[in-house]
Amino acid sequence: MSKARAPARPRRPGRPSAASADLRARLLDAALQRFVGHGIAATTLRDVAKGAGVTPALVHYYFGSKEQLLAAVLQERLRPVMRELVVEASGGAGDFVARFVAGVHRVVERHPWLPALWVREIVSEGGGLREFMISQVAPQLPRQLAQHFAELQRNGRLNAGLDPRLTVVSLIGLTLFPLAARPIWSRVFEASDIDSAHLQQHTLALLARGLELRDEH
Amino acid sequence: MSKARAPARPRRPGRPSAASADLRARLLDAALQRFVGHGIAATTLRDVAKGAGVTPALVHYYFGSKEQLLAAVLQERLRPVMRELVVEASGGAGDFVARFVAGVHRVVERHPWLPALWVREIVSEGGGLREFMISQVAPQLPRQLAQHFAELQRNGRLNAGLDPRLTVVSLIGLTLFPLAARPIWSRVFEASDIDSAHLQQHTLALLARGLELRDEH
Amino acid sequence: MSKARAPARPRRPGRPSAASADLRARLLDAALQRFVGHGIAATTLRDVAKGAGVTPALVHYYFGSKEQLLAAVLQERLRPVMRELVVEASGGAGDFVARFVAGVHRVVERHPWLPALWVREIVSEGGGLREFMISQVAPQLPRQLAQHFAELQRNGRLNAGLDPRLTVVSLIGLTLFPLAARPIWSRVFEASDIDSAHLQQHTLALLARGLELRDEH
Amino acid sequence: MSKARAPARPRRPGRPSAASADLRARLLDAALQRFVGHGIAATTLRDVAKGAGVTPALVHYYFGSKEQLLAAVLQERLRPVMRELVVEASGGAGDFVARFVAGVHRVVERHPWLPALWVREIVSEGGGLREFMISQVAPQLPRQLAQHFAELQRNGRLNAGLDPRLTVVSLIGLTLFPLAARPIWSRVFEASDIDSAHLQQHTLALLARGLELRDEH
DNA sequence: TATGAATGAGTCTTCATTCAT
DNA sequence: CATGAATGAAGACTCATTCAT
Repeated sequence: MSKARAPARPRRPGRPSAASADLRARLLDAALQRFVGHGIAATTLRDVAKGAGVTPALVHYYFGSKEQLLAAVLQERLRPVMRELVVEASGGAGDFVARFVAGVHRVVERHPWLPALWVREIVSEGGGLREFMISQVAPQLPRQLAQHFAELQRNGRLNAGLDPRLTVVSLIGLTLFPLAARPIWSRVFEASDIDSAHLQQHTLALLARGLELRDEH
Repeated sequence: MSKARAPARPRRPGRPSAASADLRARLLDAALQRFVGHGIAATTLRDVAKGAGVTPALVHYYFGSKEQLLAAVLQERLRPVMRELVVEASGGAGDFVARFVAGVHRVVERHPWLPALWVREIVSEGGGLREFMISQVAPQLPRQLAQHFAELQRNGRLNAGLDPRLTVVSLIGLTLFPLAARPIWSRVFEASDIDSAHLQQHTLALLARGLELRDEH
Repeated sequence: MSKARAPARPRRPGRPSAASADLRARLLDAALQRFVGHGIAATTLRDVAKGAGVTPALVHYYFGSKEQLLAAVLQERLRPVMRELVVEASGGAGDFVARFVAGVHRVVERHPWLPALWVREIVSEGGGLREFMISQVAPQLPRQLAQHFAELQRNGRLNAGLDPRLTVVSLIGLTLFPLAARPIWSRVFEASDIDSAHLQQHTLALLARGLELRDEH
Repeated sequence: MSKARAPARPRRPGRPSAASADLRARLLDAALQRFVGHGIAATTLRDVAKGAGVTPALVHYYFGSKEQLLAAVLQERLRPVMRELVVEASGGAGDFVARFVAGVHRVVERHPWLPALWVREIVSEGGGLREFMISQVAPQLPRQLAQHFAELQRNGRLNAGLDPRLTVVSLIGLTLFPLAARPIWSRVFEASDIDSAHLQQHTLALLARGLELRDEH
C-alpha cells in the first residue's frame, strides 16, 4: 500500500445499479474482514476478491486502486461506527463515564471487528488509519471529553491528581484496549467466564474510585 | 523439481570477527526498526538491507531466511527487554503497583520501540509475536500478578469490585498502552508538555484510588 | 511469515479463447523443446518464456507453477506419444518384432524429440520422468512383451538362450537407443548416409537371427 | 554450466602438497558422485563441497571455476575408465565380441557409476560430456571396431545384412545401455534375480546368432 | 593454503494494474 | 458491466564467484 504506484484514476461508474450496489457492499465487507484479520498491508486484492467470490480484476475495477478501496472502507464502514462512539459530554459525572463505557461495549457488540482494527491500524506505528483517525475523527470526541474532564476537575468533581487529557487516554486504555486484547488474556488466564458485563463491571469499579467522580448534589 | 536442500543452514560463524559481529548487530537493529515501524509481515529483506546499507543477499546470508532473522531479533532484542519488565510480586501493595508502573516506564525509556512493537505484533490479531508472547513470556508475569492481586483482595487490601485477572489487563492498559498511543494523543492534544514523569504521576493517581490499595500497617 | 496461499490454483480457463489455446500450445511446445534439449531440471521458466516470446510471469500465469507446467507437458505431449508406441502383442513372431521396430521408427519420425527426452529423463538416474514412466506407462507395454516372449520361448519359437524379460530391454536398446544416440554416431562415423530405413533394416537383420524367431507354419 | 561467465583464470597451485593432493582427489570423487546421481547441470559447488566436507569457496579455489572442475573430473576420472573399455580388435570373431561384452561388464563392475553418467551426459542431447566424448574418446574405439566389423563382413564372417558402423552402436545398445537402465527394468520386471553373469549370457546368446559370427577355421 | 564475507545475477513466484473484448 | 490475458516490479532465496585476511 505504501509503495507508490502510478496514481489511479477515479473509476466509480456514474450511477450504480441495484445489483452493482450490492456487489460493492460485498466487496467492502470482504475487504474489511481481511483488513481486520490480517492487516491492511498484508491484504491483497486477490484476498478480497476471493472473500467476495469475484475476480481480482473486478475489485480493481470497482475501486480503481487498492488505496481507493481502503478509502472507501474507511468512509463507508469505519467512519459510521466511529460516530456511534460519540457520547454526550453532559449529565452527572459518574453517569457520564458509565455511559461512555457502556457505549463502547455496545458498539463493539455490534461491530466486533472494531477493537482489532483500531489496535492494528490506528494505534500501531505507521498504521494505515492513523492519519484518517487523527485528521477526521479524533478532533471531535477526545478533545470534547478532555475539556469536559477539565471542567469537572475545576469544579472539584474529578480526582485532582489526574491530567484531564490523559484521563481520556486512560478511559480508552480501560475499555477499547481490553476488548482488543481479549484473545490474549482469555487464553493466558483461561478466562472464558469473563463476559462483556463482567468486564464492564470491573472497569467501572476501577474508574469510579480512580477518577473520584462526584456527581453534583 | 524443487531441488530440495537443507532447509536453512545455521549460519552464525563459530567465532565471528569483530566487524562481522558489528554488522550482525546492525542488521538486527535495522530489522527491529522496520518491524516496529512497518510491521513484521510488511518488512522485506530489501528494507532491512537498505536500512543497514548492505545488499539483500547479505541479510539472507547472515540469517538464512526471513523467518530466522525474525527469530534472531526475538531472541537477541525482544526477549532481554521482556525480562526487564518482570517485577517482584511482593512488598506492600501500593509499593508493588508503583514499582510496576515505574518499571514499565524505565524499560520503555531504554527501549522506546517496545510499546509500538508490542501493540502491533502482540496485541493485534494475527500479530507475529503473539504466539511467542503467550508461549514464552506470558505464562510467567501476568499469572503471577493475577495471583498476587487475588491474594491482596482476599486480605481486603484490593478493591473488592475488581477482577484480579482483569486488574492485570487494566494495569497494562494504563501503562504500556498510553505509551504506545503517545504519538496519537500527543498530536491530538498538542501535549508536548506531557513527559514520562507526568504520565506516571497521572497513572498512579488513578490506580492508587481505583485499586483502593491498602498497605498492611 | 510465509503468507500461506492456496498452493496453485487450477488456472486453465473454462473455455479458452482461440488465441489463448494457441498460446498455451506454444508454451507447451517451447517447454518440451527446452526439456528435450537441456533437461527438465535445467529448464527455467525464463527459458520457456523466451522460447515462446512471452514474459516469464505469463508462463507462471498459465500453469501456476513450474511443476504444473511439467505435468501439463507430460499429459498433453508425452503421454499421447507413449500410447502410440503400444504394439499388439500378437501375430506371427517375426512379424511381431518387425511391427515393433517399425512402430518405434514411425513414432519417432513424427516426434523426433522422443528418444532424447526418453534417454535423459527416463533412463537417466534421477530423471524427472522415471516415476511417471514406471507408474503410468511401463506396467502395460514391457510386461506384455515379456510375457509374449516367454510364451514364444515355451513354444520353441524364441532363441532358448535368451531371458524373455531382457529381450524386451534388448529390443529397446536396439531401437530407441540408437535413435537417441544418432547425433553421436552420425558424427563419429560421418554417417549422413544412414537413414531410418537403413537403420531399421540393420536392426531387423540382427534381431531376426539373434532372436531365432520362427513363425508357426 | 552453459551460462557464459567471466572466464576463470587457471588456479592450480604450482606443486601440490601431499595433503592437498588427497583433498583434490576427495573433491573429484565428490563431484563425480554428484554428477552421476544428479547430473552435471544440477550439481552446485555447494553440493560438491558438502559431499567432501569442505567449504564451497575451497572447491572454487582448487579448480578455478565449475567448468574447470568438470574438466578435471573428465581428465582424471572418466578418461582412464574409458581407456579400460578399449578392446583388442583382433582374435577370432566370436571371441572378439565376447571379450567386448565381458570387458564392458568388468569395467562397470569396477566403476558402477559409468553407465549412468554415460547415459545422462554423453547420450543425452546437450549432455555435458558429449563433446568430450566425440572429440577425445570416440575417434579411437568405435572407428576401430567399425573397421574390424567391416573387414569381418568382407570375409563373410559377419551377418551380411548388418551395417558395420551400426553394429558398433548395437553392441553398445546391448551392453552399456541395459546396465544403465537396470534400475528401471529391475523394478518393472521385479528382476532382482538377474545378475551380471545372467545379463552377459543373454547378451551373448543374442549376439552370437544375430551377428552370425563365424570364427575362421 | 584456506575461508568467511560479500555480491550481482538469476531462480520461482506474487502482486497491482492495464487493456481488449 | 465484467473479466481473461498479460506484464513490470518486487518478493524470498540460491549460486558461482571474488577478495581480504
